[in-house]
Amino acid sequence: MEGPVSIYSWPRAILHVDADAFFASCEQALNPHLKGRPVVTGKERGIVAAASYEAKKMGIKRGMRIFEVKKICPDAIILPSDYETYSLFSLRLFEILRRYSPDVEEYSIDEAFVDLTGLRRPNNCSYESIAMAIQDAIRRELDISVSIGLSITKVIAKIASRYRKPGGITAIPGTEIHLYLDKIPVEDIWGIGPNTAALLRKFGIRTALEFARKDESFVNRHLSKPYREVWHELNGRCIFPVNREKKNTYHTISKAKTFTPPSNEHDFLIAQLTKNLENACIKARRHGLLAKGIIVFLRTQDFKDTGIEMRLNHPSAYPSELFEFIIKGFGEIFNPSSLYRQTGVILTGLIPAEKVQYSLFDDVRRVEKMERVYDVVDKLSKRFGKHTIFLSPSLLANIWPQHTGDRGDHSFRKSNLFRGENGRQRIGLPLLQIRV
DNA sequence: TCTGGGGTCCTAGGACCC
DNA sequence: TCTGGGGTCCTAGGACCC
Repeated sequence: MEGPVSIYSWPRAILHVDADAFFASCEQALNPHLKGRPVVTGKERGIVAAASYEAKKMGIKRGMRIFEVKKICPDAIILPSDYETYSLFSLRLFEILRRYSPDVEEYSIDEAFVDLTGLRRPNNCSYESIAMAIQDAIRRELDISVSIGLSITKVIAKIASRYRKPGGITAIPGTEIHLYLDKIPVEDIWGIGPNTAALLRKFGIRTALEFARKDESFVNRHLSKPYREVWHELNGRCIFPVNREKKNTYHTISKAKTFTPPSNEHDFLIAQLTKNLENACIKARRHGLLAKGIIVFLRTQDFKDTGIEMRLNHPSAYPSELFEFIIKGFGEIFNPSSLYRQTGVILTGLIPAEKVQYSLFDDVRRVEKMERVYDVVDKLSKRFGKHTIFLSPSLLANIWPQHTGDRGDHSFRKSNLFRGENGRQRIGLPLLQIRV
């Protein structure tokens, strides 16, 4: 690693490494003949999850419908997202970063922060050269292009990495921050969303620089803690540390599903919620977690959410125990005169199953039975597919797992009742029979 | 941004307790 | 019974992120 010696002072040197069109790039790396061609992932959901730069040039964006992609770009290659594979790329990417500094924050599947502070002397080169070496290693070893930002706080490093995308490196020393902030609209700042941007605009603040230049009394008067912190970061004061702890558990697990057309049919909505519950519980059990609470929510046609949180009698990740909360919660929040487009379930207060303490009043035998039942359910699902066994109230959602989307009719044919998507026999256990 | 799915953190306000 | 003042915990809801 050699390069020009930096003339700037770096109170902290923080990198933001951001992979370019990550999912699409992984596909192109695995499949060289996809290179140079418009590649899109997200086929399974019907929505673009990632678009290669070739596809972006044709006007394809994240969140766009797949059928629109076909219209504007008939030779686009449309692939389902393969998260397992992308996660492997991600792991390798983080490994490479850790060769340069132990302070690596795995921010998301395709982004990381790296704290390089103090590493230029031992390496006898500038921070910029370290960034170049990192970018080079990732390109060589993974065939993936990343954009890198280098600055003295995370918020500004984020701005820097976006500055020359794809494949760029941008260093913003403390003395030059204002030159960059001048060109950034407030809503493009990490941590400032549409609501806060609208508020700031009311005060005539349009750019990141105008925001940074506001005095502290204004900021304290009008903004809450998260935005005050962003303001400090924009002014070069490092508030957000690079957090090297790996995230290995969840505080909440949620499952939600949108369906069209919107519905106010009681049984249909209960079926959706029950399936949400089953999916959330499957994920919780896979991570060895039990929930202490549950939230049931509905989203109306005009995007209004209502929900209710309930505390469980004892920690659980078992749909047959939790089903009663679906019924109870639904009863509280359902308004038959509204049409709903989405249902969802959130498991809250998650704790590792082995840490659960049972009180004298808990029926430990019953808990153990439940564990055994779901142990078998999970094994069967592993062998025969998800939802091989399900609670009968979710039947309506299991007959047409994807009826959401194109079917206008919620009725179903009786002959299909006990058949899975591929004609396999399915068992719809009545709710009370799953209890052993 | 005419809107899919899965997360995190913060705040205001009420209940309850000295 | 009315009166202070202050702390903690919980809940509902908002806002933001990828």
